[in-house]
Amino acid sequence: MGTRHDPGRLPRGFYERPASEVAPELVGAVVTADGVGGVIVEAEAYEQDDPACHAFAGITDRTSVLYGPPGHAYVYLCYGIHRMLNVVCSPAGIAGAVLVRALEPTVGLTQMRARRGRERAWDLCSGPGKLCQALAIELDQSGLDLCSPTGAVVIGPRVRSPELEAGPRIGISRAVSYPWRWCERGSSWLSAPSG
DNA sequence: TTCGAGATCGGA
DNA sequence: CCGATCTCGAAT
Repeated sequence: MGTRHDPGRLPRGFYERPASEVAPELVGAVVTADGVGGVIVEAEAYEQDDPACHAFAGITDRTSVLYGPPGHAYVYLCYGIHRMLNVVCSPAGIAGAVLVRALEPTVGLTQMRARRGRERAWDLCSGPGKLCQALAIELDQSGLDLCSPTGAVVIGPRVRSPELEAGPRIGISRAVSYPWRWCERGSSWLSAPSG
């Protein structure tokens, strides 16, 4: 069941631009973790000189990966409970990342339902915490290379180039007006309606 | 259908 | 203290 995807073929330089530029291009790309995953339909950019970005306060143990090579994962714990998956973008030395906020689930739905404890497909990956639980993405995977086809978590190429819609980022209290949330227009898999 | 609180913990 | 969240129960 489900579509087969072809992981790990993005050129290495793909992410070596500011996160705010790369974020829209990640919508339509595939994320898989051990054969479970889907298509990114919602993503948000965070940059070094961005008050909402974890790197805004400077380098710490946790945020050092944001300054590292692009194409790697930044995973952190939110509200003491939820894990958040980011793709480090922007050249090494400059902090930047794209938060993966929602997937259209395409492969491994049975596994997702078991991990999430939910039946309805929309409940599986319609939020940054939900999708990490569905894909079993863990904190110790922060720093992981997402471009290696044999990695535990892999970003694959775009399987479609959807019409995009930008809007304000969700759940933050600073830099609220930056229109750095990108969604696939009309998708029914978003964490919240866009527009 | 909307609202509010609780869970839970590492970072600054 | 507070957060790039989610869930459940209560009120509307």
